[in-house]
Amino acid sequence: MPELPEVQTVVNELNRKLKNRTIKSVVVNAPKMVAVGPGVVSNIRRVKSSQVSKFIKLLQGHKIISVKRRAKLLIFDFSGPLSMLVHLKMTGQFIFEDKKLRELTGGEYRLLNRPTAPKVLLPSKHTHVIFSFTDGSTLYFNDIRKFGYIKLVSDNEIGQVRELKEYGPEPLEKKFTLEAFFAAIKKRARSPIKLALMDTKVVAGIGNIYSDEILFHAGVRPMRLVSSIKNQELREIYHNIKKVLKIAIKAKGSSVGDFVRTDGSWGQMGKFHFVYGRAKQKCKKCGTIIESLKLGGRTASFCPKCQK
DNA sequence: TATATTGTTACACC
DNA sequence: TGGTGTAACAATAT
Repeated sequence: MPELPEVQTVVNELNRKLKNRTIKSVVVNAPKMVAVGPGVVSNIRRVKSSQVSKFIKLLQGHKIISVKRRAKLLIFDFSGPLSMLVHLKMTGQFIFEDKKLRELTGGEYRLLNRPTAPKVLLPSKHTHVIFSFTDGSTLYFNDIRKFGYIKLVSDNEIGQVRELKEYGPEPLEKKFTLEAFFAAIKKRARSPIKLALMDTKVVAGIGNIYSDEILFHAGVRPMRLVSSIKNQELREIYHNIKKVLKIAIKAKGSSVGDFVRTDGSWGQMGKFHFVYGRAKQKCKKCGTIIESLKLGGRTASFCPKCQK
C-alpha cells in the first residue's frame, strides 16, 4: 500500500539508479495500464491499445533526468519535453536490476508478503511493463491488482493533468506551516478527522496506514469530527504528520500488502506500527485492546485509551 | 465463491 | 453551488 513514504522510498532509489540511463526498448504486456496525453486517469482504460506503439516510440532513446514525487504520483523527467507519470495504487512495484545483479540472482526475488512465499522469477505474470536501458539494466513495473497506471505527457501538457492541479500541500515541504494546515483541514470541518487527513486535496500523500498512525501518536480518535477538535490537538496532529512520515521514510516505508523497495526487499516501517493492522491486539503503549471500525468504507484502527 | 482490499472519481443529495 | 457521503471501479488472492 504505497503512501507518501513508500513512494518517496521508490523515488529516492530510482533517482539514484536511473539517472542518466537511456531507454533502449520498452515492452508493454498490459495495454490498459499505459496511456499518452493529459486526459483524466479514469479514462485511461478506455484508451485504444493503438496508443501502445506511440507510448513505446516516445520513450525510446530518451534519457532519464530525474525522478520526483507529488502526492503519491511518481514523475519521471526525461530528456526532451517528456514526462512519465506513474501511480502505484495498491500493489504497484518497481524492481530495478542491473547486469551484475541479474547474473547474481538469475532474476529471482522474494516479492510476496509472507517469508515462506516462493521466490518469483522476473519478469513474472504480474510484470506489465519492462523498460530496458542501453547499458543492459532493466526496470520492471509489477502490479498484482493492475490498479496502477503509467502515463506519458509532454511538458506543455503537464499543467493540464487534473490530479496534479488538485493535490493539496506537500506535508514535508517548508510551505506546509501550521497555518497552512489549519486552513487546509478546516475545509473538511464536518468530516471525521481520519477522512480529512486522507483527502489528498487537504494534505497530499496520506492514506489508510499513516492516517491511523498519525492519529494514534496525536492521541485523537479517527472518528472525531474536525470541528470538534481543539487547536491544541490539531497542533499535535500537525507535528505528528511530519514526524511519522519522516520516520517512515527513514525506515524505507511499510511493507504492508505488496510494497517492496526497488531491489525487491521490504521496508521496515511495519515494525513500528502502533495501530494500523493491529485490531484486537494489545496497544504497545498501554496494553488496551486495539479497536477498529469502518469510516467512509475504510478500516480505521485506534486505541480507546490512548486516543481521546 | 464471496469478500476484502485502496486511491480516486462519479454522482446523488441537501 | 459547494460540501459531503456513498458507490463504483480497477483485478486478484484467499
